[in-house]
Order: sequence, then structure tokens, then C-alpha cells
Amino acid sequence: MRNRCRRGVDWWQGKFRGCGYRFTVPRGAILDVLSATSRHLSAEDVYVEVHKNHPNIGLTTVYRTLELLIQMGLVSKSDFGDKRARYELNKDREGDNHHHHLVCTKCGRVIDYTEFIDDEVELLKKTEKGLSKKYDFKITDHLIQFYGLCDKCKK
Amino acid sequence: MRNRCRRGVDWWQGKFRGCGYRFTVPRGAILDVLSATSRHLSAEDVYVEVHKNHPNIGLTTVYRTLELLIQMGLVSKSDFGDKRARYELNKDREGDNHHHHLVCTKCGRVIDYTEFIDDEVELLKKTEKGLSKKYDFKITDHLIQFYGLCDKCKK
DNA sequence: ATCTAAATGAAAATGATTTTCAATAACATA
DNA sequence: TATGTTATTGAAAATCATTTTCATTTAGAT
Repeated sequence: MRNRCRRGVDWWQGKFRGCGYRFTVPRGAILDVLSATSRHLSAEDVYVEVHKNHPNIGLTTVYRTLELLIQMGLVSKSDFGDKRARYELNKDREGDNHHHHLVCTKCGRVIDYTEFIDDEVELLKKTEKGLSKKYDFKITDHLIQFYGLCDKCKK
Repeated sequence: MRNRCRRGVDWWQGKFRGCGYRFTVPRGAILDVLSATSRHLSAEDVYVEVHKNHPNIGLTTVYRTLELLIQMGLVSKSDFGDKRARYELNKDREGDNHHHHLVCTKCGRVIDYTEFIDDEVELLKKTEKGLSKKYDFKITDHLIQFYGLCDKCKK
């Protein structure tokens, strides 16, 4: 929290224009919702939230906008195994938001963490190197996720 | 290859009985299909294959059986990001089949690998320890996956 | 050989996401 | 500021993997 990265409407507008897109009311509203939380929202979550102030914005538009934001590198999409995609705004400048997730399999809570990322990255590099060579495979991305029980659900 | 682990009908039958389930024709047929490949099949893949010899076995039964086999620890389910679950028989004795996947994002090919698993496990242990402590989170499982381009698709 | 609960299959239901298409609005231009 | 072009939108329908329902069948205990 602490407003690390709240961006103004003009920033968004510029970004959209720069990418050749229009900055519309629905897009602004969706960005507001995403900016206001650190949770990992489903499309429906976003829709419900947006709907409070903009009852006329449809779920379809939410899906389309989220996909657009992903394509622009502003949003990340994750799958925590509960059948619905989750979206979160990339807080820092593009891509520079690397973290992994701790997913509670009971209540669905998701904790972001950046600790050990360095160690992980080191291992990943090493592994990538070996695997790329052995299988002649060009690795471009990876997925690391932990599952378990959060403090509350442990009891 | 090399019939590393082909199990006889009687073994399966015993396993099912031991778990309190019946060993039926559809279940046997589905196990035959899973035993005969090292690929990662979707439910539909299994269905199509089973259908060749048993045109009367339904997709529903395939889904149900796969779920049962997972529950019995005989099959693993993975998600490679193509919207359908993939299933594979656990080759060795229960759970002792730990490997990770290299997924080609272009053609969908999946390569299993076990190299570096030891290093990974070490890192995971360390990470788990730190994270468990910091977030009071009991980690029970993890997911590691690499994405990229396989040798053929690289060209 | 018989009986009973477990297993099956067909069809319908589900639920997230995508597509279609006519109506609307952003914004470059006059 | 008014206007035209084209991207964007929303509602409804379509998709598609997976699940549920329910009447029928069958494994395997007796």
C-alpha cells in the first residue's frame, strides 16, 4: 500500500494514446478498481466493483479491457487453480514487478512474496541453461507457485 | 518406452479392490490407454483413444475415472495453459514420479525433465522454510513450469 | 444364480470466457 | 465547436471443458 505507484488519469491516457488506443470511461473505471486494491481480482470481481459506480459497464468490456491491459504489459493474469483467472495491476514499471504467489488451498487467499526471488532466479538461470542445452529448448518464461494452508486455515 | 512400469490387470484390479472400488471394463480400458503412452493426454484424447476399442464408453466416464485415479494417486493432472486439463499415469510407485515440465508455447509439446530436480528441491526447501516462517503458511505443494519454444518451433 | 450398491452413459446443466452485431462515443479533422 | 471515421461498447448468443442428473447396467459379495 502507501500509494507506491498510483498513476494519474493523464498517465493512463498517454499510455493508451501512445499504444494507439482510446482512453474511455470504462477503461478508466476498470483501472481505478485495479489501482485501488492489492488483491488478485477475477473478472467478475472487477465487474462487481466497477458496477457500483458505473452500472452500465458490461462484463464483456471488463474481459476485453483486462486482456488489452495484459497485452500492454500493465496487468498480469494468474491461475490459482480455482477455475477463474485472476488479474492484478503491475505496480512498478513494466515487467519490473516480479513476485511469486503463496496460495491457500482452503480459503483461496494469495500472498505475494519477493523473498528468495534472487535465489530462485539463480536456480532458474542454471536450470534454464542446462535444459535449454539438453533439449534445445528456448525458455522464455516460468511459473513458480506454492500451495498450502495460510495461518488462519491451519488451525 | 521400455515397458518400465506396465502393470497387469490383476495389479490394477487389486489396487481398485483395495481402495473399495470396482474394477470395471471402462476403467481397465482407460488405464490401458494411459499405460500405452508417455504423452500428456486431455480427457478428450483419452476418450478418442478408448473409443476405438470401446465405442460405448462415454466421455463422462472418462472424466470420472480420471478423477478417481488422481484421488488414488495413480494419475497426475496438469494445466499447460491451453484451457484443458492434461493427465498422465504416474509411472513409478505412488508419488515417486516427481518431474517438471517444459512446455512449448507454440506447438504445445511437453517435455518431462528430472534434471536439476535435486537443486530445485533444495531451493524449494529453503524457500519453504523461510516463507512458512515469515507468513506462518504451511506449504504442502508447489508448481514449477517452464515455457518457451521447442527445437522445432524455434526455427 | 441372485441381489444390491456402485458404476455407467446420454442428455442437460454449468460457468467462465468469447463472439457477434448493431449502437455509441473518442478524437482527429475541418 | 461541429462532424465524420473508426474504435469501443453492451446485450445476447455462442463456445467449450467439465459436471450433474437420473434411469439403466453391472461387478462382485452372498
